[in-house]
Amino acid sequence: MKSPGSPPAVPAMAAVLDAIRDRVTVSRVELVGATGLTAATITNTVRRLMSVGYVREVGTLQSGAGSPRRLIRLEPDACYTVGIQFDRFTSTAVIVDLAGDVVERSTMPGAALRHPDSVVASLGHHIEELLSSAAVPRSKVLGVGVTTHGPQDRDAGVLLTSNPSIDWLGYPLAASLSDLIDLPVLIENDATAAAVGEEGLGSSGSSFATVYMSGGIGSGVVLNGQPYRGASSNGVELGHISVDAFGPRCTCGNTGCIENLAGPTVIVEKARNTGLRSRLRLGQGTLVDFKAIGRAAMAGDPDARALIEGSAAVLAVGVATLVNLFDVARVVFTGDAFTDVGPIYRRHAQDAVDKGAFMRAVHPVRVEQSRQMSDAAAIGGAVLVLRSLLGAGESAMRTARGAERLSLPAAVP
Amino acid sequence: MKSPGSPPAVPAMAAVLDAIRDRVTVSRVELVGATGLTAATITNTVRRLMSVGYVREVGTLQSGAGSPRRLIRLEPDACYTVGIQFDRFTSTAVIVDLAGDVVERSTMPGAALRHPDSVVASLGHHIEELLSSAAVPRSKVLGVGVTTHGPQDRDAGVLLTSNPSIDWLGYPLAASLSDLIDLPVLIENDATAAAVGEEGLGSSGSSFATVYMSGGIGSGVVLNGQPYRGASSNGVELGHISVDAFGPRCTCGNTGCIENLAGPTVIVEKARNTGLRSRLRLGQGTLVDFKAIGRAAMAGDPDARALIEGSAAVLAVGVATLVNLFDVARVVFTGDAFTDVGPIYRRHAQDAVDKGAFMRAVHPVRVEQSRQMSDAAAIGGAVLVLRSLLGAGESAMRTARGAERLSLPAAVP
DNA sequence: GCCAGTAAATAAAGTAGGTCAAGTTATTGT
DNA sequence: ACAATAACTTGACCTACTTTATTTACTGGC
Repeated sequence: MKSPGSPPAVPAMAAVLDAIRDRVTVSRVELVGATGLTAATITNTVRRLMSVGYVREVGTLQSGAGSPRRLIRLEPDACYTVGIQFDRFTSTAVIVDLAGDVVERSTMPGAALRHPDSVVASLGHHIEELLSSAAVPRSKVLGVGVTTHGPQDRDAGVLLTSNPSIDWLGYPLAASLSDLIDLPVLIENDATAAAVGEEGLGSSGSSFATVYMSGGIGSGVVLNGQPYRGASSNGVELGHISVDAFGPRCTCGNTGCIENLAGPTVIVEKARNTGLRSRLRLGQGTLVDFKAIGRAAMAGDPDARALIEGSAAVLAVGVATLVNLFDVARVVFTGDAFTDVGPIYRRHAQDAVDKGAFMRAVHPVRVEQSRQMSDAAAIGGAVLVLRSLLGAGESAMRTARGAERLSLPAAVP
Repeated sequence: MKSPGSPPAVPAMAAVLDAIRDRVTVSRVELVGATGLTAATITNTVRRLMSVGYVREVGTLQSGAGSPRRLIRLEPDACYTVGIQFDRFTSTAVIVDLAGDVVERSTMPGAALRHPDSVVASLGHHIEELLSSAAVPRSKVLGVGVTTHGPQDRDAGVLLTSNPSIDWLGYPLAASLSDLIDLPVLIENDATAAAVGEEGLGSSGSSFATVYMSGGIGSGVVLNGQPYRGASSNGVELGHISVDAFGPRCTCGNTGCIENLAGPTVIVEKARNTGLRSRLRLGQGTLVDFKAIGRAAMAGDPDARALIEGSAAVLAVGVATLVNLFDVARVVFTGDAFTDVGPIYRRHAQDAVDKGAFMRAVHPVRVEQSRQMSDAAAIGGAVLVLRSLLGAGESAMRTARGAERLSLPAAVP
């Protein structure tokens, strides 16, 4: 099962890089404490990182006797990664630097029902434009993380779904895009990526779940900084669990699915059968309509409010289930659909876990809103590229020439 | 975070031992193929295992030219581990040998509402009797795995629940028992242990979920042979997820909990309000009564059948949720309560996943019954002791003198 | 009966990613 | 000036493997 050489479990490099990022400027001693590694390992790892220009010494810190601590800082523009999220309705791309900051972002229309080849062409074009507008040299781009709905075969870089059209089933998404733009490409479930993006490049090692709502409802679980992957390495299908055993049948075959009771599509459809239709000029597409309803709800429209509150109540039941099954202590709401109505959903979910989370006696469970509602998935895609290349648990990047792994120079005496 | 020396990730030893067990007699070359390790590593690992008497060569196999393969076999009675499962209603203890076979088992009454000290005294006594009746020398016993309901703090060996009585909250279960019997002790959630026990010592590396029903309803998820542990290292609380957002309120605070709709306690209570009460002479304790109802259902009693089918239908919804969230391809029903009625529950659950498992298009999802309904949790406890000592991901054993780790001799030239 | 051919097992050396312990270097207090 | 102190570095070593080369043990052709 193992590749030649010795398999790196969680190499020091990723841990050290994360620790530096979290603390902006740090001394080596602090890194010893933060990573749990020994001083010797820190010395060597920092030397490697300096030799490739990822970090740099920026001065010293005097504090009493002894040799002063030499402060280390990231070189944010040493390298970049690109993240793209797309679904039927919308598409977002970001460029993230080594510091984990978004240096450029843009959105464009979703895939709609176009052929995958056409979508890939758009994505490629989009990436090129983004890179040139940010003036990021191509040589500094490590790779692209593409995130979209599942199921998918991450290792093969292929989608396993016939949504939105049958052409996507088995379509070699990663390989096609990699061929086009000549950069390594990795694919990931959007909800899982949103979870990773929520955490960002910093503060890794935490455990939490995300609820992701954009076109549909998905979720992701992160444990000690690693995304949870099931047996077939797919995500956590929150949208299609049943919260009402006697509810309506869903296209997935289940009854009383969360997505079928509370998803944007259903809420918009319900709204179109009420006075909201004319009041809000609905009919401009699911996500646009949903946001309009959301803003109306926040503004006090009682019909809109009732729809959103109803949806939030259903989703809250799912959140309690998620918390009970995965035993997480934190849940984050993210995804474009929560942009306006996040607070309503958050409140319902917090109530639900306060009352119904089995482990609440052992540890409190917090429900939060994301600070980057509409970009989390794209950011996650970008973050996963760097993680993958640093070998922190991940792997599977497709390049024009097959799998690849970033190699940094070994310790140079 | 790491202990001194180099931390063994998943040492070859556990993998080799598993591979030998699976195949009964194997040659080193076959082990190379089975484990993915190289021939050199197999040579060294097998030598270490032979030097401690865990395996032995038992002949050769000729097949054409070349040096004949030397066949290797486990020495099943090289060492033993003890596993105990207890809850309010029942208690089971097993001795498992290195081959993973149960060499002795016995049951005794559950903890009822006795004080933890008294329960520990009983368990200790029970273990001593079991060891002497099986004529297993104490020196060959590696440790004891105690499994019971959660939540618990595995590392500390302490229960974090005030069920069934407040005395259990914070009670140092592992330390008390270890002091009493002078053997290392580890604790584990019963449902998680049942999952591990289901897999047994052999065929490790698989991924599946178990539904465990004894006094209550729990579940466990195993991924690549490792039990899933959430943020607070507790199990998967299937019993307290909601399958009916508008259902009755549970003591846990949630509404429409599976356990509160379909658990043995509730089913027995319902039955006591029907003609079944006198017909089956109910009132002998929850688990005894539940089994009586189950046998009546299997024998065709319509009232009993209706109760069990209703329970199975509710649990089936939970199974679909479990499958969708954890993305497993196999679910196993285990636990004493399924002894008679397993087939009914299995059928309902299989129907539910056939219709509602999101990933069924990507891979089929099988629902099975355990082959060791009432012993899986105890066996799991015993298996976890060996796994823990071999360092295959687990740790946390409490001994009279603190944490401990089995050390086998290094390679001897 | 000897020797080539072949397969299995092992020895020896190398590698990756770390640890440990004993330096070296830079600064402060006296 | 010089000890004390703290930060960092060096070099030897360790574990758990790998790769490569060698030894061992058997078969079959002549």
